Amino acid sequence: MSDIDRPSKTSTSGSDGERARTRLSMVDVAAHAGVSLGTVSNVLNRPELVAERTQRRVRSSIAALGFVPNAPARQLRGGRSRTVGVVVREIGSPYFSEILPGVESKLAKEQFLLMVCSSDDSPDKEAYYLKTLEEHRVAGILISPAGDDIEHLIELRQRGVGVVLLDRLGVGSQLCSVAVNNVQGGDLAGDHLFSLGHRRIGFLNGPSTVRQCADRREGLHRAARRVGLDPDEAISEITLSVLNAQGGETGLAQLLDDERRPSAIFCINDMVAVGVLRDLEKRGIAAPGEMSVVGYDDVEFAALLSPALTSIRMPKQQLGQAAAELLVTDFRADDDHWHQEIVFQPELIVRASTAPPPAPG
Amino acid sequence: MSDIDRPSKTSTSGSDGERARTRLSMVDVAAHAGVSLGTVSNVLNRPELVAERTQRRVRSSIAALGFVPNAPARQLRGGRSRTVGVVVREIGSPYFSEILPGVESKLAKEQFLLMVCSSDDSPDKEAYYLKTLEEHRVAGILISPAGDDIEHLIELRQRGVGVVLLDRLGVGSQLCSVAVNNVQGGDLAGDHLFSLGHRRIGFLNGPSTVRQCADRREGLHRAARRVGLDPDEAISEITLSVLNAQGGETGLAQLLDDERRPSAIFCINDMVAVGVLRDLEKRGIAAPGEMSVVGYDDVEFAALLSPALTSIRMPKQQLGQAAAELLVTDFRADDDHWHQEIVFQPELIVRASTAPPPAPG
DNA sequence: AAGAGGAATTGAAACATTTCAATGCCCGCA
DNA sequence: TGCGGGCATTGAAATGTTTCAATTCCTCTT
Repeated sequence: MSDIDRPSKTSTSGSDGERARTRLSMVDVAAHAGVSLGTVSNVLNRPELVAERTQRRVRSSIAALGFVPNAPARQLRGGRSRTVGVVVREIGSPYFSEILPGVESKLAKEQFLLMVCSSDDSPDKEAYYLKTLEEHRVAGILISPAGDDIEHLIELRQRGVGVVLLDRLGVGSQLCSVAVNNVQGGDLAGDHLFSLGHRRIGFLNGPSTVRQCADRREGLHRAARRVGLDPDEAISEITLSVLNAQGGETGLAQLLDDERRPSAIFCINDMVAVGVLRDLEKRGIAAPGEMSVVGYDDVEFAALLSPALTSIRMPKQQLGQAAAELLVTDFRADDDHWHQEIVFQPELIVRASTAPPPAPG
Repeated sequence: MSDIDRPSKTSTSGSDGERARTRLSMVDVAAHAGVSLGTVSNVLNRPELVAERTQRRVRSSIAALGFVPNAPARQLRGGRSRTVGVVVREIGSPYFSEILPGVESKLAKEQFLLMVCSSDDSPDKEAYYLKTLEEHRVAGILISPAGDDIEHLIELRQRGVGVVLLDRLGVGSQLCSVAVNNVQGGDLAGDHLFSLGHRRIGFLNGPSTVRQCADRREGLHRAARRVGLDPDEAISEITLSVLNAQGGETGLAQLLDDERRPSAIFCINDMVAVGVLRDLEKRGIAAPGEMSVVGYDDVEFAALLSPALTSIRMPKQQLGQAAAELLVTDFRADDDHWHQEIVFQPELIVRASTAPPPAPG
């Protein structure tokens, strides 16, 4: 037994300020097992090259010493990395929290670790995270971009980082992407409301620098024009800076102050709709009697609101999974790789929060 | 059905299989700028040691070449790491998605990258993730443990990894922890229902190997005993394997089949309660008229369910933030560091889903 | 004119791995 | 007895940083 007395301070009974100074390395394992460094590495990475007997010896040394491999060193020499970055726009939103499980389950199977970043819709924070992820040499990045410009993502990919866009089409098929047709989503919502007879619609939108927001507006306008309305007349749009319940309440206040109050509101996501519903109730305005409300995303609890929320459903689980799969193929791809654009179609889910407008009077 | 415009496989015109083979290193930058390797490092890490003029030269070389530092190499040599692991029990649950923002915002400020892992309540998966995180030499780990045994976490900390328990007390103050008093939470729920006059309560609990579940049960039993009831008589507990809406529906079915149907149901979390409410409505059972329902966590939409859900509120934002702060001090701690246990008290939020039981008859 | 003091820069070691050419060893076969 | 051929193992180079002692080059003092 060639035991090694490392310079590791053994902990004193009481206080525990002690930390192992220098971790064990494969050299220590090799010494303990009486083999060379290379053999230890082989046991770990290409066991088929090592004799049974030797393997057992090495493995038991690893266990005895409590050796833990050093992933950064491994990555430095080996080049490859088992981490991927996921950059979402708002980590706390139910939308992303319904997408993440699909991503996680797929990538966990492939033995990848997820670095989750929240850009909070700030291009600066996004840029910072992208830089940091690149420094960490992640194998790939799954991103729902904050700004409209994705040039920097294309460059990123050219530098060897796998990139898959979430919720956004890769222009000119330069990048893989998984998205839901947002124009169609806006159209569905608008079509539903106009068919019910509404002629003036409030639209609580996010900043139109965010592509999803711009697309949904386009769909909404398209629906308006189809029934012969002038979008600029029929739709009063309010740009929210925060896309949550709080934002919904703020937006509603503005719409109600409008000289020509709308009879229906289309909200950019379900959380905003939650704020609107909550505030309508507080103000004693009946929904959908006096005011119809449509949400977006159809998050899990939309069906359980009071009134149950009409919303645009996104196939979130599939979205996450498809994105993760694409990412894996993206950086597996050595040579023959086509950029894929997977587009899911959204679906209108009609519930109790929408009805025809009150009789004109 | 949401259709998928499947593999719209647009091929790339020019082969872009090209990837940078070998990344640039600081050596290249040094050569380009006509200085030594050490100087480049100094520019990056201790600029105060480098003359203005030289700094400018080096920085412009970095920009010109598009050099991106290699974090793994940096970590290998420097020892320190700017990553922390967050191991939650279910990444998709609204509970965690309301806690994560607090964690993220605090740690982003400290320039840490988050590796988010979902144990899915499986001790095996948890163990796998912990091993991987340790290999990656994360500075610390924030964890809501899946199993009851936390011995392995104490060992982890002794090996130099910062550990903070989320939602769980660190036994004998061996570990820092941030938690909510779950016994108290169970007590509050039980007390509320018994005070309303209920005498038989269904309890849709998670596996009692999960500490939170065991604690809440204890609180519930305590409340029962306080009003002179035998817990085993008054409470029919059902153990759910999945703690979401689906689980709630399954559990409800079992409770209704019971020969002695309860008049109220206490759910281990709000998602389970959502399932119960949804299914009660489907079955035409009035809530709270025929069946009262209490949730747990008071997630953001609980107030907007129909009926609005009575629930136990956890200070989630603070929980996340406090945990992140503790984690930072934990691995900053060189010597003088006391293990802290921060315990928040839950709060009963009474809404429309609870009422006295129907008149006996 | 010589030397001290200080700022800026350099060179080399160290970090923990992987990889691969080279070596050693044993066995069977001629 | 000698030799070719596998299999198992080894040794050393390479990966991209940080750190720190050593060196160079100034300027200021005496």
